[in-house]
Amino acid sequence: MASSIHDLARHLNISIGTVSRALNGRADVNADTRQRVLEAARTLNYSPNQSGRSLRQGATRSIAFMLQPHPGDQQYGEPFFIPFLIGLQARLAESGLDLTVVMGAPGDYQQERLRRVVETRRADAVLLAWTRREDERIDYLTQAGFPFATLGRSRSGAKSYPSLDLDFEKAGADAVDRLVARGHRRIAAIRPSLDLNFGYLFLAGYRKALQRHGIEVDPELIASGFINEAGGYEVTPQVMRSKDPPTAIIFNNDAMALGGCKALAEMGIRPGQDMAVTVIVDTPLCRYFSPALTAFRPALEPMGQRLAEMLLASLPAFAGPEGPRIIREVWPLELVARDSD
Amino acid sequence: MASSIHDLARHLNISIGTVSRALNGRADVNADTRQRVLEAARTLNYSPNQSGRSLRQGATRSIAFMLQPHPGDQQYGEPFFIPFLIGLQARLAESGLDLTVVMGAPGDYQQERLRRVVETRRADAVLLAWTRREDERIDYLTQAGFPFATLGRSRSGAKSYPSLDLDFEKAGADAVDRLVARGHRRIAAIRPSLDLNFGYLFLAGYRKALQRHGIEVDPELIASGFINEAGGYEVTPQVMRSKDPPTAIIFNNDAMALGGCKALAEMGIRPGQDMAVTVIVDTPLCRYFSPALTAFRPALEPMGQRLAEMLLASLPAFAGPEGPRIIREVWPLELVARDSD
DNA sequence: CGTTTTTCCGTAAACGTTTACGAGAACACA
DNA sequence: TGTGTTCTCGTAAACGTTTACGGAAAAACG
Repeated sequence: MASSIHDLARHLNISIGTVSRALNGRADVNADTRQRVLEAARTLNYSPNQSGRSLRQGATRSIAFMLQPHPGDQQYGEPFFIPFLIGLQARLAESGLDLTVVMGAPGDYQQERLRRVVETRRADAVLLAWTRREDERIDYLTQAGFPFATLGRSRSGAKSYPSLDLDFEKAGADAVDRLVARGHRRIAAIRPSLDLNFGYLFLAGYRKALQRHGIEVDPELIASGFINEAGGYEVTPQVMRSKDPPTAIIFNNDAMALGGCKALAEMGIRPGQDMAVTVIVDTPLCRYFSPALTAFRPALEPMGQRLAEMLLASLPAFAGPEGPRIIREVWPLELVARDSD
Repeated sequence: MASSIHDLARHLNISIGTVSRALNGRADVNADTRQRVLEAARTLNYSPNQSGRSLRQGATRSIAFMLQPHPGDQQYGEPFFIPFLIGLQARLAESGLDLTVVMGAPGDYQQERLRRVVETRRADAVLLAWTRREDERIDYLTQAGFPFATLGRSRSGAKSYPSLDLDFEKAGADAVDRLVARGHRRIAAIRPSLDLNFGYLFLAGYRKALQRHGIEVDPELIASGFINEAGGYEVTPQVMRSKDPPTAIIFNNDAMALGGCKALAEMGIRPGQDMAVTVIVDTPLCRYFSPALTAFRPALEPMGQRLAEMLLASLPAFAGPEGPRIIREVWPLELVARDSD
């Protein structure tokens, strides 16, 4: 079943070297023999064994995306995962690279899994998501000299790697602007408690915008919890207990927003009527919730394509004529106004 | 950076053979030297190159899950994907296997991608989902003699492979039973137009239950469309144009249900009040839609674990003492009663 | 002490590729 | 015809492992 390059060579009565050269489009092979080789490869259903090839070339021609489910978030299924991966895969396929998604168990910081991928050389580069403020994965990879790129920024790693992030700071500020324009002055912010970088960015934007509007930043209106529905449910009542409760809440995450709305409902507070609710990252859940949640939407599939491109540009083997380049980009989030504010 | 087994051997002044044996827990190596090898491996940060190992052993120690996004479904992100993969990965990790998810472009039937994985031997086995009635992927894999298992049944492949499926037939029947018990006699069924196997099973259960209740199966109440929101939106009006319109609709898919509800709303028909709506496979979207949709829920994470187990049991290298076994299971769906019926 | 067994380890081949090197043949040029 | 160049291909090494085989040393046994 497994036909090797030797079978092919024997069948054609030529050497394996010539076969390999013919298959790989090298110049020093007669046009005629090349034709015969290609044909025989097709009829014998030959395609090169990837292990052999990787071993010889020191490259696997595949890049790994580290997927990290959050604990308790299993119901949601990492909402923007698929469209992003579709874009990623499309661009990588253009360059003949495979995308393999490596799963970790929920909750661990995937250091272990990352080490395995890197040390056993299962991929030529890795892609990280859910970047943290200080990210040990980034430290590890830079220190190990292993190529990588990130979806999201971080303070780690001295910006020596490509990264594509969303402008959470601007989104946070935009959300505030919009609410202020609609007459709100008591605006709460709820974000994840982990040191996920987008949480910081969001909060920074929120703070700046409030100050710009001359509104004092009230610590009682800022809370953080687990990045899932339970977290939002648990933490939303905190900001409501303020002496001067908010009239609007900005959630940094769809799952937290849904939990928060549940908590509000139990307090007899109707999102969209008694309370303005805004979500920073839009997902289908926001759209179908009732009331439909106003949210800021990322362009996931193009982002996947672009990040793949940026990663490739940083790899010597794939970089263009001007050599490897480190590109870092920040993309906007687009407001989708719905019924909740 | 890349320390090989040769480095290790040189450092310890022993042969690479011994190092390898020590690392792999073979019996014929002195306990003392083994200790030294393990220690050196740790300090030199050695771990075996996977390509070399795969090449020699003819096995990659990884299994591939073929993820196939549906066109137009990108918004939803394959709802039950993540929890299922979490279970899968957990069980595979127990046996030292890696899980790699290989993406295809939306819409193609992933034959091409599957061939690549199989022919270049990137994985030791593959897992298929979204099985079709007649599934060319299954035909290909059985014919190629490549190990695989499926999430979902099919008529292809002569049942010579492990499969785990949900009991869509029973769910379809249960849905009808429930609606009939609540007084409905005109019950519509909307399913995907592709020959996805679960669509057939669902419809079979639906038919049987109606007949059991002495209700005639009306072709006007059965429709099929694209398996996404647009499909549900487009096709739902069809069943409503019946001379004797339905008072209840069972949707075979969450996305189609959402589209259907949109269509109903535009006709001034309120799900849960003017029309009973039931969904066969529950997702978070069903839960958060308004009204919350009554749906049948699968136990995704355990299913992932179990399918991994079944696949392993079928692989000679991992089967237990009684040798490789082909296991096929059908799991129940659990009714989650909500507000839409 | 001689023989047999056991323990431990080194040697070398093999997995399937790619590629540097060199060589024979054909060709061009004088 | 002799020399240099160009085409085309075969040879063999290398990538990093694992493992069958055999042998030396140690241990066990009579």
